[in-house]
Amino acid sequence: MANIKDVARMAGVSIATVSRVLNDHPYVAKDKQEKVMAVMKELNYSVNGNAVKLSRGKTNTIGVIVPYNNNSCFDELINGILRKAHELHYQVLLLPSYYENVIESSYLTLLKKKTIDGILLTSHTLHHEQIQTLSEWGKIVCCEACPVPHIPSVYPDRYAAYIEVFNHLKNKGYEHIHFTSGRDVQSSPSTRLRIQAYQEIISEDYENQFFDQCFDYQEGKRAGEVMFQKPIIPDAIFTNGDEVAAGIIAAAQSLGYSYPRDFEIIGEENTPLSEILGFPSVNYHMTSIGEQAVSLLLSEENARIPVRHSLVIRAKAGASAPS
Amino acid sequence: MANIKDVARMAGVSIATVSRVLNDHPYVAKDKQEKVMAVMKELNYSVNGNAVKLSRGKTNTIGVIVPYNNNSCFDELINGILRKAHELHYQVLLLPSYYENVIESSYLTLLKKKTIDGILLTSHTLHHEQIQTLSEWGKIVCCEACPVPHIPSVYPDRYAAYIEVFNHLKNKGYEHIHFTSGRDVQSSPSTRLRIQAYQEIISEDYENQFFDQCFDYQEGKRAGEVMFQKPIIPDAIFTNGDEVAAGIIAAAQSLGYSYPRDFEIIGEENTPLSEILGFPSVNYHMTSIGEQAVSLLLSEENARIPVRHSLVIRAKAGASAPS
DNA sequence: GCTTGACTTGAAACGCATTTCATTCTTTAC
DNA sequence: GTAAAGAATGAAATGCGTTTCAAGTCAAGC
Repeated sequence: MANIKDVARMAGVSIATVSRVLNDHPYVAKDKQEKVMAVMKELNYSVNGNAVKLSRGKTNTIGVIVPYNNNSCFDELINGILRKAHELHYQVLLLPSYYENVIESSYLTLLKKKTIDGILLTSHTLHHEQIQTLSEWGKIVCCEACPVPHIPSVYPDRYAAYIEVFNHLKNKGYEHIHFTSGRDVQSSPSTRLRIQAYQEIISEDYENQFFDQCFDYQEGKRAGEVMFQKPIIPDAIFTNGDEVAAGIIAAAQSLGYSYPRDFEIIGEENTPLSEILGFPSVNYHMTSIGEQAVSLLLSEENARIPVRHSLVIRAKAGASAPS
Repeated sequence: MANIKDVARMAGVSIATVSRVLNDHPYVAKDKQEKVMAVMKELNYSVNGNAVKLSRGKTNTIGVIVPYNNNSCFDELINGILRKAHELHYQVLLLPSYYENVIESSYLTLLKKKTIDGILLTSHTLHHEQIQTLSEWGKIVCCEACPVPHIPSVYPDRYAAYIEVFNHLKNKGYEHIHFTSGRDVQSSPSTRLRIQAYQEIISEDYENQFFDQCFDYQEGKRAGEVMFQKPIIPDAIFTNGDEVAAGIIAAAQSLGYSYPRDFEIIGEENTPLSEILGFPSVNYHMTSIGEQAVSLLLSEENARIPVRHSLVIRAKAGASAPS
């Protein structure tokens, strides 16, 4: 295929001039510019993007490390990232980690290899020191709260959300408030925050009101079956995710209880599911977080930006299926 | 930063030898290999990925063009793509088109620029001739049925699914079968197939049983409100998506009908929503399609592979919310 | 003892565009 | 009219590996 040399030769100019035409440099005589463009068309020429990247030392590509791509929360985040990146003329490499340490760190070396200009890190398992070390090779922005000071981040202010939810439930007069989480207290900072907020607002003693390992509908259902067979059943539940909430509602129904007659429930992520089943949900504005994270990644700044949630309360009406 | 030249000099060998060490070439003396590796570690050396790509003329990256990233169907597809790509040591560039022609074709030129090795095309608006033209520059695989013969594809056999669904409903004795779609008959091949299947199995006359422009819950609700206020209400509905089905169920409930007491409904994509509300759904196995599409893209073959769906019937039990 | 094949190694060509520096030619300004 | 500023252009250096080709070493086979 034709390269810049061929174009230069055929147009009777130097490769520097062709390069100027390619990059809209102002100092090119009009006739030469036209000649060069004509030759490029004739030869069906196209720049070699890899040569450009090598030469410029810049790829206009950012990497996004996600554990999986099947979670509505990441969906929104990635949508925001894609939009902003597109706006700023960057492309997005999607890097699934499957929560594997080896894979995650291999992605961070892409910075060293100069294959990407920066990395957006979402949920991860890498230790912060490792991230810190690897961040010498390029900018890394976290999309979660990050305990290490030097790493810039844009993150949902989860603690504030938890506090608000528990306050909301308390003020509404609920007395038996339960809550759920996904990963256990050891491995998940957000689980720790949940417990902390519960203790702050509701009660020091949380263990009997708490269920971890809830990741989807089925696990929500199992948790619900336990909750609604206790001597004292919950009158309000704060779940980590709308699917889990749906599972709990289903379990409650199969045990003769009904939402919202017998209890309140609040989900997370504000997916269509909470709209459909008509329960409140916390919206963390992940799209906005994605957009801001890209902006931060491509800027010179080093900020840590908490993003405010909103609690979406809805008129209770929706689809239903029989128990 | 150190480059291959520096390493070669410090190790007292030629750059060819360093390159051999980098690529595990067998013909390198053990002592030199060790020396080179030691120097690489000392200099904290890393290959420049862009130089490698330029030199090899290969990027080990594929592009995936999607309209958006907020659809469970694309989620699954992309998950399959990511998994297979990772397995084959390829990376995935996520290219959102927003259904814009200009953006789509700009992505196809990435092949010409040699920035990616191949493209996976999902739902798109480009004309097939354009795709054909641009496919001269690299392999393109469609993840949808593609009417142009020369473009390889891996796609859900939608027509077969539609036929099965309508047959299923007919055999169950339903007499007033309605169906919905998203994009209108002009712009969507799958809408045309839906109608064709309806006409084949149920009745030539479809217009009063058909609703297009149904994309999400709210639009499903609106369609449902129309359906369930007709003189003859449907006793079975085949929707294009679980969210739409949920909207119809909600509308029916608000009009005094109840699922499954008064009607059957079948969704598409087999999302958690259909599981939760307990209605059947068509599973197109998008994850598998994604995996196969990557395999095909990276192979020498040029096949067109229809993938068989499955109709997921479930015990009707799930969550519900009040009307 | 000589041929043959396997192993090692380096020089140099190749992939391709960007960018700096020097140079030449025009203008503009005073 | 001449100096200074601006415009236009090319040579050459730069970014960095991969790969081919030629040449040399060494051991095994006959």
